[in-house]
Amino acid sequence: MYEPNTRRKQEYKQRIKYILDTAESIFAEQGFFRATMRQIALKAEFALGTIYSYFGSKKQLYRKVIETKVNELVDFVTGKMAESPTVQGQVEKFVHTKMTFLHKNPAFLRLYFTKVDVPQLDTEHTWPKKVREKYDSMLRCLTDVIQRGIQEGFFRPMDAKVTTKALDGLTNAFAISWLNSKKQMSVEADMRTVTELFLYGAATPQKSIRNSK
Amino acid sequence: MYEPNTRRKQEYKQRIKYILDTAESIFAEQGFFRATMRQIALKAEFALGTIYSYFGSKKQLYRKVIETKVNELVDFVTGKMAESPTVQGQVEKFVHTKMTFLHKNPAFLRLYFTKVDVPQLDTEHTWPKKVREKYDSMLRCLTDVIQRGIQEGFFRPMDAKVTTKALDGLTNAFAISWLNSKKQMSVEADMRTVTELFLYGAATPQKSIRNSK
DNA sequence: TCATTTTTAGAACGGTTGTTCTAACAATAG
DNA sequence: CTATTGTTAGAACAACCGTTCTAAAAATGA
Repeated sequence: MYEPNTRRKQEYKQRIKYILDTAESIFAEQGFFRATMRQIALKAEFALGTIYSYFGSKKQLYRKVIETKVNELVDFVTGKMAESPTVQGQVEKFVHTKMTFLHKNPAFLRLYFTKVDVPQLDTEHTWPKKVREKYDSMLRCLTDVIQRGIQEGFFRPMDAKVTTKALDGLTNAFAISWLNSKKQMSVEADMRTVTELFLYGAATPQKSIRNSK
Repeated sequence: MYEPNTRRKQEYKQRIKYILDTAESIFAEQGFFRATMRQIALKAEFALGTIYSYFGSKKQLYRKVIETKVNELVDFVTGKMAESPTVQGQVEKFVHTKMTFLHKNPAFLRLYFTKVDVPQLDTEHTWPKKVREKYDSMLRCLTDVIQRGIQEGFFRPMDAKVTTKALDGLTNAFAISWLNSKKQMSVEADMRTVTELFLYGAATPQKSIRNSK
């Protein structure tokens, strides 16, 4: 028989990862349809057939790329959020870790925003259900925090899910803008802006002193 | 010679519009790459060659679709904004008209969010420069309003451009969510949420009474 | 009616690409 | 070493699609 030993298993994992990373960069550069399997094979230095033997099809390879990265993102964000005890701390962690991750993974950042969540299309224009659910689990985590904040009186009595949507969208807006800017943007400044704007809004407080920080 | 009379000109315009509308719906359903010129010709009830004689190529047709709709959106939004004299009124107009437009044009809504603004790729994944500029003109209009609001003391002293980005992103976030929701969402409620959140934030005002409305 | 222009249906062209296949080669286990 | 399995380079296949072309029909202006 052919019992793969440890090294062999490791090598296999490494190869998978290498192919996934390569595919990610090419999909990010060119988009799903422009990217070709030949390109990916070439850049990853594997034969075309090998890629197919590993991933079956272009679509599956693509899904795997997305799935892997979203899992990474979500685990990173939720993990960090759990570290903070306070509501405000957790919200800040969400903003901070999500934006940091997207900033550190520019290829993924592109993939992330090339996709739209339109379940009607189960094609390459939407996220696989598994991925969607993983992402939702992160949002639910945020919703719980916000809900707690409302109960504690830290947040105004709003719909927690809607508020989640707003904060998620706010972070997205800034991340998207990184795609355009040639010059190096200050990520830290953006994170602070998002947090502040989300908590206190744009309008000047009337006859009041805000608890800033 | 062959001097097209008025009716002929009108018919020509109507045809152009009909093809553009048809193309919009198909591009929205399938995305640029999946959509085929044959499909569009079939649905628009024109011969394939006729479409080509009108628009030259698939890419040009696509660009025209986007361009037309973005122009409509921007003119609609900026037009309505100009109607209001106050800063707060103009901000509300922006939120209201932009979201209303996107809600009333679900096909465009999809196209709008399938595209990402990545100037590095001058392919189908980005907006044509002309479109980008048009959209930017709308954002600049909003930036001016916010700048005025800052000077008047209505807004806190923030970077007006950054604040614009935030508000634009906030409206996008809610519009995107309409793509997913099977059930009819309350657009009015979403518009109010966006406005409130943008102006006053999510945190509870401390020792203060907010001027609500 | 006649000459001109538009439109049409569909064939045809040319290129691309996902996927499979083949035959040779390399690595591995026993 | 030998049988087995994994890998490779590249050919081959098959389908698709953007685009052009053709010949006929329809519409138009005079």
